[in-house]
Amino acid sequence: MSVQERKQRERADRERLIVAAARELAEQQGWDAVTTRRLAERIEYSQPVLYSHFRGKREIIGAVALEGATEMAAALRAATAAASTAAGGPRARVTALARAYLDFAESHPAVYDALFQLDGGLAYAQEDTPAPLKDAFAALLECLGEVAGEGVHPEMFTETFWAALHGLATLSRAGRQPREFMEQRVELVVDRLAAV
Amino acid sequence: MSVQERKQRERADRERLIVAAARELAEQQGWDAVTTRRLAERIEYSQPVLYSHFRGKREIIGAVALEGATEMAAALRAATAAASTAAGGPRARVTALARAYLDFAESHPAVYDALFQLDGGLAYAQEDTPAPLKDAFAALLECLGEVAGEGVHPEMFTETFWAALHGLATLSRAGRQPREFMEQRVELVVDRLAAV
DNA sequence: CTCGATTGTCTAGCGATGCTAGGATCGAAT
DNA sequence: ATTCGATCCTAGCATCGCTAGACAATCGAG
Repeated sequence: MSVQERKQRERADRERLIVAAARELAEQQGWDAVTTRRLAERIEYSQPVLYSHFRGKREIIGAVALEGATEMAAALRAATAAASTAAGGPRARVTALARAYLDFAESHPAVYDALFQLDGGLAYAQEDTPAPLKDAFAALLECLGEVAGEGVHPEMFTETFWAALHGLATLSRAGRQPREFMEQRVELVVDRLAAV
Repeated sequence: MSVQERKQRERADRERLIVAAARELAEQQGWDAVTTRRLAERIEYSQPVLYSHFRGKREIIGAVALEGATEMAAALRAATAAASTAAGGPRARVTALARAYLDFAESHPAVYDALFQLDGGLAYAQEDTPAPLKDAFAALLECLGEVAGEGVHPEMFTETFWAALHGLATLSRAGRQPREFMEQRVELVVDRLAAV
């Protein structure tokens, strides 16, 4: 049985290699540059190998998205935790969360696109939503739930706050809003939306 | 000179035809279905004709975006005006604006994509930004400027409010947020963000 | 009215895309 | 040693955005 196990392990390794290569290529040159041919070349296999792991390019995007969701959740939790121990109130935590979210979007644009801009074939906001996505939302909810305000549904509040952050992230990154007032916009969102 | 004028008129007509066909095709089957071949077939000309009017597909998207910006500005102004005459205060006007914005995004997804999701090669938030885009932002500003609150820069406030709407529009349309609480999210954004 | 020149349009084709069929090759099991 | 199944690659398909070059229609000068 050891032979089969080795093969499975090698297969899993190669799958991770594909996802890592796709992500790296996307971060370097954008998702448009992630073609199946280039990707195959980077992993030093032929094109059809990709299709023995994934249905197609869309599923590769989805895999990068799932990986990214886990990292984003960790980044958000780390930021809020740091703001908590730094003797900040809920207000400081929410600010830290917002900044961490926007920083992540800014510094990992390809991952952010895979998550929220492109179609990775993933289910969002449903029962069959993959765990990493649910967890990323949970990370938002953990911090934002406590500032939803009286009688305001925490999930709904989190969705709204998230939408505001998403709008800021995408519009500024696409050059549709000037970057210079970004910090003020973030503060405005936190000040007004959060009930503190 | 009449002959040249006629030719110019026909050329302008055909350009409008291209833009209209692109928009129609995009609304019907999404922008992915808008290929230069299909577009050429719809206008009953060959492919290269498109390139005598536009540099490429990107510019066609840009043209649809500009057309859409004018319509969006009109829709937003109509909504706020209606809310004004209906004896509503600033609060009612802002709510009407938000609903009109989201309605537009929902009912003209292809135009909304051309404006804010795809690359139409247009300059945003700059001096050389095309007038229709500036005007659409102005339509937002006219309504939102009066609820920015004390000491808050109206433009910056408008950008922030717009980002929130954009986030709601895109996330719900991509199925990343459930549609059922949409109305509550809009009210939350209006209630909290606007200083009334 | 005739005849180059210009303008306008089309056919055909280029390189690249995502994806797949079919053959070759390699290793495990008999 | 030989079969047989899994694994992988070469080659190719249809389609994409875009363009070169041929062809026809139109215009202005003689």
